[in-house]
Amino acid sequence: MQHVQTETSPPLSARTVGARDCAVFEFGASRINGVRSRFERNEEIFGQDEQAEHVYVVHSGAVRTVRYSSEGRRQIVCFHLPGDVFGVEFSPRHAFAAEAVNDADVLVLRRSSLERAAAETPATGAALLALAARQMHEAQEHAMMLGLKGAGERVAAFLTRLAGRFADRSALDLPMSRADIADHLALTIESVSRAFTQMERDSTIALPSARRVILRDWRALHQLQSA
Amino acid sequence: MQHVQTETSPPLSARTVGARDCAVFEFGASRINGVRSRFERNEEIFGQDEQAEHVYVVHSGAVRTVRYSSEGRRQIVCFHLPGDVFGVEFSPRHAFAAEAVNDADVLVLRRSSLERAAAETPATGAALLALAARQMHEAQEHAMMLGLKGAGERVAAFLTRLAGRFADRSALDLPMSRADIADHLALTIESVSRAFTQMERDSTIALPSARRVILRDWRALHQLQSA
DNA sequence: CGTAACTTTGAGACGTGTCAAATAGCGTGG
DNA sequence: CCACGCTATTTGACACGTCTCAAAGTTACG
Repeated sequence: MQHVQTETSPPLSARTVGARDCAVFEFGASRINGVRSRFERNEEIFGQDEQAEHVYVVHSGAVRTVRYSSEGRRQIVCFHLPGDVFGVEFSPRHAFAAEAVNDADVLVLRRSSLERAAAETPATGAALLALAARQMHEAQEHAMMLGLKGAGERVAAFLTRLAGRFADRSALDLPMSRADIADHLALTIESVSRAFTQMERDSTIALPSARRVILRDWRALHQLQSA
Repeated sequence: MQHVQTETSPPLSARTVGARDCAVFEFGASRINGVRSRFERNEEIFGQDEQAEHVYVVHSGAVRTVRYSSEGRRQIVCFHLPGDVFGVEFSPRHAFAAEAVNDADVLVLRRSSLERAAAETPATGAALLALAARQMHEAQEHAMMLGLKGAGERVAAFLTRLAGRFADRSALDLPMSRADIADHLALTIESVSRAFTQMERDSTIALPSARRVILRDWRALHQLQSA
């Protein structure tokens, strides 16, 4: 339902900003103008408690939204892949920070543009509401997972959800490090690594390299999740 | 900002439904008509995946919103105290169930009434948005707590938040059982009990009875939370 | 006053975190 | 193109915390 579409450079209008391209985001029934911006690995896209003046769409790469506890430990709220909208807030400020996991192209929209489109076009308003509903649901699923599941089950659930995002369900390339996964699942790097190793031993997955995962036994993966 | 106000029975209009009273809920800048309904301890107010046709306000007592995992374990998403709105959804169906913790009086509003008021009155729409933002924020705080904190810290944080809801910050009467607290904090009953006992040993709190908590050392309580 | 539900306490098992070290992968510069 | 060094990942041994199971104690209510 969401689709990012980079405009082919019109030869007559010289863009004034070197590294930035204009682009259009199709959301609901509206087309919203934005600016394409590149962020390098680990670069901050917006900070926690910053004024939420923009809304973002991942064009390529991956983005993480992250919160830091008072003691400095971090929790990764969510990973965002191409096509995902992030940074949408109900309040005037961002509740968390966003950082590029890898080098990433991000479409930056004015928040007011999106809100105006949502107010003017019912279908767009509905899409925005649906987006909020999904976010809410995911936040609660996440809390439930952290409370109810063990290390192995969390990792299995994580892989399953991630694989569901891609066309090829038999293999996936993880954009993020073990540390990122650990902070998302509220585990240590070691526990995540051990979970991967265990699944490889059980022939549930194969690991040609650390970041590449072959999903060999989909059934076992699903069984693990709900353990 | 929210206030429940039971209408004094107008002598001329006979209410047709015996056990139910009409009442008005002041929300944002609107006054919304609803029906006051009583639920007894552990009674279901609405079920998971049920059509979300109503919105609810706690008048007296306490309510829990709850989800069940595929294996039957339950997680209490949130406790709702007098004045709290619950059951507000973005999607057509309820993402969780709601049950009365104790005997509780609940004000039941038509969802459409609230949505109409929000659409017509900007201040009310803003209030609804603020409500959604708070819910979102709390869901994420909760996930963060489950991921980052130990048993003692979770219980301390729980007590602190609960105490903050009442006028008297030096003592509180827990409306819910240890089992409810455990399922909210993703712990076992025993772990919750041990955390209480430990805090009593440290003179952080006193427990005249299982449900009554005297907060003796507010500073220690805050320190515990962030451990 | 008795019974059922709730709470507390104890002992031991299990799982994850911690610390330390070995290994693999990757980009950089010679 | 290879060697180097840095970072990421894996593995192991052990400590610590929470869960499990069992039983005693308490409270509320008929």
